[in-house]
Amino acid sequence: MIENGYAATSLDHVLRAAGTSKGAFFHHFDSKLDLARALTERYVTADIANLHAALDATADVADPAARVVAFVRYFEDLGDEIMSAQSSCLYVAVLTERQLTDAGTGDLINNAVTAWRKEIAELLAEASTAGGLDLEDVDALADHIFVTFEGAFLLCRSTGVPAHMRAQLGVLRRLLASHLGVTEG
Amino acid sequence: MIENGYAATSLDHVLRAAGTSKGAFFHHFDSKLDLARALTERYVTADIANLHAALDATADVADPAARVVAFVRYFEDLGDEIMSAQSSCLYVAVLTERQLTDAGTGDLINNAVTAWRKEIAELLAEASTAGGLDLEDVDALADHIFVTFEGAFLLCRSTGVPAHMRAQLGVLRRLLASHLGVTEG
DNA sequence: GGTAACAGACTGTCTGGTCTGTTTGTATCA
DNA sequence: TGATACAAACAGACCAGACAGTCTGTTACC
Repeated sequence: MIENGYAATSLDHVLRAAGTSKGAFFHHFDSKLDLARALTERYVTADIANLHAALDATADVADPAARVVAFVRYFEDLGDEIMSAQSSCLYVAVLTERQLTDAGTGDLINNAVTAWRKEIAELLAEASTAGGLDLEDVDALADHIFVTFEGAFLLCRSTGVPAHMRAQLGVLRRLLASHLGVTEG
Repeated sequence: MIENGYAATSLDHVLRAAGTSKGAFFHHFDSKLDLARALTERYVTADIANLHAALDATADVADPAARVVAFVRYFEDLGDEIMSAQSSCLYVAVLTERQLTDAGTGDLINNAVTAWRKEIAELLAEASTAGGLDLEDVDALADHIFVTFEGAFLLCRSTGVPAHMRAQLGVLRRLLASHLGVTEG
């Protein structure tokens, strides 16, 4: 589904690839839409786990501004690995089709968006008060990390060059470092 | 197609909405894929026209770094208008389905990506030498504008809040202003 | 013996695409 | 000017295949 989108992915094809049957599938799922919901749910869970893994990995960075930069660098270092594991993001496929977004999967993705925003905005708000910065809209700034991820997925898909993911996360890191006044060692 | 994706948009539905017939359609197009190509081509042309419109509108800004910031502000001011005209981007829909990307539409989109990159990277390179900045990778930095657009489209779609487009372009502008050392009046 | 898990033939509907026939615009004649 | 010829533009019935979902029967397990 990440490769071809939801509508263009037929159940017959999925079942053949999975080596199972219609009977087995409809025993566990109500419909194809139900599968999309389940896949999205699993994907969102993994996504939020990644968020927390990155937060944990940067927990030792005391300064909140520096931690945000380190947070982005964490994913930058994972960029190539991410792109070799998946050619795009399930969110792109799901958000493309209104029928899916309207059928509940949109809300699931929004959970992920909100989780990222909340955690990062918290750090940014801390950095803002501690560092005397005027960040205007910490929520929007926090959202820009999600935005960069999704945009980079599309750039990679368009150009066929997976390295763009790492490059874009690098750009984001440098932009944030300038904006937050962080000098990296 | 922007709303529902390519595969989920049936010809019958398109023709009903257009008030025309199968005969008329297949007189002008070889196939449904041919329509996607034509739509993408038209969309890319409009996109590149927007790029040049923004360049023209900021032609009076002499300093290249300040011009890049003004360039982003131009689109920021258009943000709400963009989102009221379209709920997402055709690029998202096309890049989601591998069959489309492989059938030539991917190359068309790449033309747009390359056009944006070329024009903005040129300004950034100028800003880099004139301002004594080390921008590391001007191509990647230039790409980040495209990335922000596409990512913001997905964020808007996920949250259902069109205002995110303007907000994200605002974030991008402030990030770039910090990074390029531009102080806005 | 009973139920959850599975297999796969089957069905009604929808899909992209074809085909035959009709309309419409237009160039060419008297 | 008006009749004729002809091709481009269009309409919609039609078709074969693909699709999601159903149903009947079988296996595996407790």
